[in-house]
Amino acid sequence: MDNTRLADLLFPDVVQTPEELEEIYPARVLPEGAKVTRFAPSPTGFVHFGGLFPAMVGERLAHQSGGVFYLRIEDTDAKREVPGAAQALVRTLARYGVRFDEGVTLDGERGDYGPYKQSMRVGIYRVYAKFLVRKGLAYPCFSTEEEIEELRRFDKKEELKNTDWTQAEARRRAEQKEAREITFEEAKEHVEKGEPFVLRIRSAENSERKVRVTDLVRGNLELPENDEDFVLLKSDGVPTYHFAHAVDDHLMGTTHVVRGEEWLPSLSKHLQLFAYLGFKPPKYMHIAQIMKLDEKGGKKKLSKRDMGANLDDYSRMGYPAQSVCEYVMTLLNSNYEEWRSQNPDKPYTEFPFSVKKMSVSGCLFDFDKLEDVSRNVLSKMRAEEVYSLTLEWARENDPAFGEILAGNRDYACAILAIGRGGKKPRKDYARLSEVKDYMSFFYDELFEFRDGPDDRFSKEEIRKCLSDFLENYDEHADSAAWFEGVKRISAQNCFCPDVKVYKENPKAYKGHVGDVSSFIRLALTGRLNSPDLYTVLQILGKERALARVKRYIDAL
RNA sequence: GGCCCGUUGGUCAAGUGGUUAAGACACCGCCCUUUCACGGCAGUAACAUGGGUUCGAGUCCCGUACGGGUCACCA
Repeated sequence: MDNTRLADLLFPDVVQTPEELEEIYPARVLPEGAKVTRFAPSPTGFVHFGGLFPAMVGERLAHQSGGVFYLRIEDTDAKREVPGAAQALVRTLARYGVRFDEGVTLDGERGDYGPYKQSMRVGIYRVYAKFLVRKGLAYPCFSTEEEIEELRRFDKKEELKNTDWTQAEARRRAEQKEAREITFEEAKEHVEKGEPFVLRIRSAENSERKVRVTDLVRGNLELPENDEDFVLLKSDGVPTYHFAHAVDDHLMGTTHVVRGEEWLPSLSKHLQLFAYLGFKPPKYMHIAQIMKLDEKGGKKKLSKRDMGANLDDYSRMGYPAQSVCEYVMTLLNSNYEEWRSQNPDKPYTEFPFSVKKMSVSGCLFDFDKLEDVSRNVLSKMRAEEVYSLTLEWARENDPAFGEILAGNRDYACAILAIGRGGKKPRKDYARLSEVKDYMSFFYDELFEFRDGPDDRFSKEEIRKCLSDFLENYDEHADSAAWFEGVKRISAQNCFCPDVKVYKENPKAYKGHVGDVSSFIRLALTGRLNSPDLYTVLQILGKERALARVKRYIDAL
């Protein structure tokens, strides 16, 4: 049989058979309904924000069903690989709580279906490559230089004219037709000369026929059958995405393939491959991509160089990983927010994630929404949590502030505890990078006068009020008594102790108790706005507080 | 250009033939309040478009427009 001879010619070193591989990688034994999913990035740089979507979906689907979620590194393109990217990727994902059961980890690999790096699996792909050649479903293509040169035109990203498209298509078909008629003798000649080749699939050659698939998020699809003899093995012997996907996901027992919708157009290729290889195809879900607004107001795919594309940017900007995950969940499942409002304190992993609730169309990234979500997430944390997150952030991005925080943990936690814990917690910041600004006035080394006094009041009036405040200061007074004291001082100085009364007849007073409070506030915090003054006073402590007021009086 | 996918307020969206077309973010106003931050109440604002089918269409069908994706020895 010619095909067998061709297979041996092309892959003389391959002795294993697909059957033997099936034995090495038997079907997984899992409970009914358990899903096996994977995250399969290529190590070409940072983790893309959009990459978090399929990662979280895969993780949820697997772990919610008692299945397996694994990490596979798709490093089949040596040219694009960035050293260390895989490690960084694992680290970043870990920070976002994406937990893998199997696959590549920081120290080696875990799991029985490895290797989980595609570059380590070349031997496996070649077994199936040989199988396909023997079946007459794949053939070698000893391509010429000019062919590659012509393909390069697509790389230039020029707007291709209609005629270009048709020409390119016609040429492709002609070349394909010629290439697939290669005889054993011709192949042998090339091989003996040591020429490299790519292995191409022998496609169905009939795009009139339709294949039906059900995509779990997009429903029933009807795609033209693949008629393109796409490359299975590149000339360096490494598989393309398509081939590796079919082989790996079959061997690794993936039940659900979760990936971005940019893969939808090549789905028919994959279906064809699974059929040729005799594999049962997995279930697919192609999820919508995240978009951004371009200058003209149109939607655009969030691309690599965009602000917010790199997941690590969010850490740098000070968004806690938890906030980002929370935001992603709201985009992933439309009923998530409702669930959240009913279950304010549960981890998102308890949310019954549903594929049916996934959106089909790509959504616009909304920083306002992220801010709001993050504000809520942060407001629900305990002070100690916020402290350690802020400290972690500061050590990376603002070491001086980190020093200050680390200098007195209890003090910092007391500050962060202000207005925290009740049903209606304060929401002063959405990002860890805002915390410094929020709490800076508590530290002498960060203190600054940000606001000036209202010019309705004379320095003399302010000084008088503050002097009275100093004289009457009672460190043992409780909150109510303390404010009574402020009211008294107000009355003594012609400031109405009751705002309502003041408003009825403003002319009768210099101002009201709120104005007097603002004098104290300014002296204490350097600003016109702050959390509850009594609490601030408690945390600052008598000594520091009084010193500030004195200094302020002197400065006036 | 071919193929594929999509289109409900500014954004995310609920909605599966009969609704006053939810809700969240943003915006605006008011209330609460010694400032701020919360919280409460109200408001502005949407079914891309044209044809069908039907007693009745945001929901079903067809066309059009618009948006997105894809067409590599990249994933």
